[in-house]
Amino acid sequence: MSNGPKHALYAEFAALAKALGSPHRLGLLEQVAQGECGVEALAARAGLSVANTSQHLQQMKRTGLVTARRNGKSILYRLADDSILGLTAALSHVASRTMAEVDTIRREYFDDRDALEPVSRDDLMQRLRNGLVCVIDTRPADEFAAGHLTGAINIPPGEMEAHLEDLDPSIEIVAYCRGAWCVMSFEAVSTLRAHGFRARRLQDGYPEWRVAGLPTRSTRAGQERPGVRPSD
Amino acid sequence: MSNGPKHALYAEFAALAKALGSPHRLGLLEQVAQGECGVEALAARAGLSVANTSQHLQQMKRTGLVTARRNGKSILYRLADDSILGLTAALSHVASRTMAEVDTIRREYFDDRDALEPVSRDDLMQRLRNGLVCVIDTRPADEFAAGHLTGAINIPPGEMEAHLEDLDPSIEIVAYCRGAWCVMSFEAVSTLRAHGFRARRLQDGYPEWRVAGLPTRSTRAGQERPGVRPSD
DNA sequence: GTTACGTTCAAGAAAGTTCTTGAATGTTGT
DNA sequence: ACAACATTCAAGAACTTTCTTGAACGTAAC
Repeated sequence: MSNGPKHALYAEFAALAKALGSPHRLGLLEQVAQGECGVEALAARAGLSVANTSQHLQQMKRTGLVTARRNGKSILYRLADDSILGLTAALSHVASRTMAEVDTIRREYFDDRDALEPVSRDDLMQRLRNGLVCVIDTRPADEFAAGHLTGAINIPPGEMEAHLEDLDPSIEIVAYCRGAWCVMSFEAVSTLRAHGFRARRLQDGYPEWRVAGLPTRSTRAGQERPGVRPSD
Repeated sequence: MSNGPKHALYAEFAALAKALGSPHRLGLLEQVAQGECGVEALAARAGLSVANTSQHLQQMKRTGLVTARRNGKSILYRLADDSILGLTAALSHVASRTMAEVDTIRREYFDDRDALEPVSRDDLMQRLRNGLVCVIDTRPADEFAAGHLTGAINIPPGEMEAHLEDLDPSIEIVAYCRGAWCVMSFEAVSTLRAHGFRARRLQDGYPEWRVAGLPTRSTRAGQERPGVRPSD
């Protein structure tokens, strides 16, 4: 009746789940998934104190969700493994199916704003090859600079109105942001439709596109990711 | 700059992750995934007190991981949704990739005992149609009774030696149990190979087989699942 | 060297989690 | 009604988590 390795394994799995068991850490993880980032910037984006952010990041590092490397004075954190996106996706999928509140929020907030099906990654890839589409990255400029879909233009939240005249109303627009639960691309699509554009959201966000191996670019030479030649 | 629904959603996701963040709850969840089961039986299987088990189950019920229904004097708990198996699978997948201890345990304990690839579900399904295989369910008798692969025979832990002469050495044996981290099928395969049988493990366990929609049976008429006609 | 900067550490208060114990609840069978 | 049973509730002790504060650490620039 050997005790077996199950107890040890389940203790590890539980530690991993526990690391995901805080809204602040989930938010930080979403930010880290956008690309390598320092503690201060993450703290600002998540609305937490720097010391608190540091502690959360270190717990996630201990648990294997993120890794850290030093770059000059700052420490850059990044997602430890692409499979973690699959885990958070599974988490939100189960939550949508079994938690009534989640389904309510999703319907009230998301479905009302975007009744149309999101564009799949493969679909967008096809259209990009044919040049039939305009892709907008609705994230803040620094996240765009750290990495974005090849060919996307950056229109951060609140700046859409100012850029409307730059857009061609004859071709369809696809907007994307951080991921499935990020509202920025929803608001962009909403604004665009109100002005008569044909606009839809991309399924998921930048991290999933990158993990799928589809083409990306980054600005700001060498600073964010040494070894990756920037262009665009 | 609307606050957005993200905070509310992430609070829910975190509550779900937190519910998975205890080794005992993960163990209970594995048991519940085998089929509907009462509190006392779950407590015994997990090695916990009844009151403590009840509290863990109620937290998982509040979080939407399990559901409960009354059946006479006892309350039967069951998995709330099949997608939860995908979530726990993602959890263990990430843990295997990012946590050194998990990989170590996996290699030392599992790979050493079973160097062969496990049999896939589709593969086993094929062979079952052709009658080329003997399927052994290595779980305790009550879990077997609550549901098992159609055509499987039950040889609980510790009883393998007594049943060796009932087995035909000319056909290959496939053993399965509760899931990927359950040692019972490993030990069965180990014992069988030591006696010259050709034996392999089924990929995953009974819950995944059931969720995949492949054929199952249950014994004990009506008691476990009303509406499902028992046979075998 | 000294200074500025980004991050981490250490200590402590407040809140939450986990498990135990014994009493309370609801259901079944006599 | 009553007793037997399965489960839940309530209270409390031990422990863990979370966040804040101010000091400490390592690196880069002057």
